[in-house]
Amino acid sequence: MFAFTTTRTVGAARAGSFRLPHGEVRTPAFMPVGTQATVKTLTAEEVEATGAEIVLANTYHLFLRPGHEVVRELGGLHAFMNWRRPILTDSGGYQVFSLAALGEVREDGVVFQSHIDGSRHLFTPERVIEIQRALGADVIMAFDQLPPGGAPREVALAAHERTLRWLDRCRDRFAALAAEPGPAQTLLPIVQGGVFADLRRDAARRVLEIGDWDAVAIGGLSVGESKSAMWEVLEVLDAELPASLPRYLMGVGYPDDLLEAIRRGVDLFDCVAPTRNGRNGTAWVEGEGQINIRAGRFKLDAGPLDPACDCYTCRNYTRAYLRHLFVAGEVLGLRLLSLHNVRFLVRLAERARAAIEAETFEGWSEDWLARYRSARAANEGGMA
RNA sequence: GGUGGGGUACCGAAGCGGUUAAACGGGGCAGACUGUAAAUCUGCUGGGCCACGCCCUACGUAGGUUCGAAUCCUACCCCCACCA
Repeated sequence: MFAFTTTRTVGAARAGSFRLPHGEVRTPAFMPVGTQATVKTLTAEEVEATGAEIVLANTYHLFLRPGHEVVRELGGLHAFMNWRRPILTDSGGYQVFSLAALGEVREDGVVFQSHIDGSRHLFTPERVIEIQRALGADVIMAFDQLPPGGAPREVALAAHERTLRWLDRCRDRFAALAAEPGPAQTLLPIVQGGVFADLRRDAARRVLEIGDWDAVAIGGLSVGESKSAMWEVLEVLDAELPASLPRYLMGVGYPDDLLEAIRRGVDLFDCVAPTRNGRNGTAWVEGEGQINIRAGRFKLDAGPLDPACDCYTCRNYTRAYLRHLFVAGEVLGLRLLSLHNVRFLVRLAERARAAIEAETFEGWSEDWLARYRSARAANEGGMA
């Protein structure tokens, strides 16, 4: 039902597409994150205008507020948030990790306290599938346990093994619910294993034994480990995972990370950076790396944020104005930078796709990365 | 003209004999953020230096008291309020 088609590959990099109930997603693709059923500060129309073909929402947050049954009653996430294209819901595994102080991980699941009102709840693999069923996204995620970036082998191993046991239970619950009336969905497994090549290999093999998946997610990266460790894991998995399945690298990333991962066979990404960093005043600019729009040097800059960008912000506003909005604390600034950053990543993925199809990806991505990094280095040097 | 209050770093504002290059806030300058408890958080903000220590210059101006003053005294110059 969600068959992945690759039209071209260059090295490990692939250009392709897959079809979901709410539309087609061309890859490589970047998914903006809309944790609470909203890509922060942006309307659905604005997100669509960035070219994003799929967005992410979060099980943990929507379970707590407004409640998954509320969303179900209102017709599911698509109707609720006025987004007509595909949606993926994350399972809450990341929240268990980032809100660890409020929770206790057990074999049957995770007992946690709401960050909103302190109320106690239990997430089991089955429960998380049920909640995601109610939310009604096209793609739902297995409930996993991700170890911290610097986790020693035994911690990574334990999380990896538990994630597999939970995957088994997620699959069974999903199969049972899929037999009942409801939205067409697909469940994705998550490969854990920390920075340990053998664990990642083992995770990949066993995940593929557990089910017949439409895609595979790679979790537990970009959580504090080194870049080189992340790239090595991707290379290990590129060799291990079948080419026929899209690979979703969860939580990544920054522009350079995106290209590095595409070069290693990743097809799908999500990251809060474009919206969070945008709200905090930083923007990615072609040829200049990352800039802070509040910087005094933009006070009289009448040029666009990114002359190479085609987004609404860059077509209509000056850097001087954007800087003013941030310095003055005006909400429009948050929106305009978020919009630009999302477009920047979506467009970067689009350009990668075009380069793969033109079979120029290798050189193009090397040049792009070299320019991005030298610009970043120049920024850092010039700032001091 | 009289009475009272006040003049502190870019701005506002504490301090009211030593531990004060001077709290705190703002402003300014930079940085961080990777499956979002984040429109958040963190630094720096008198100058100089063969700087983890030393030297200059600083609390309206000029003198004075004191071992030591932004802090006490005197004069002067400004500002504010009220009364004439």
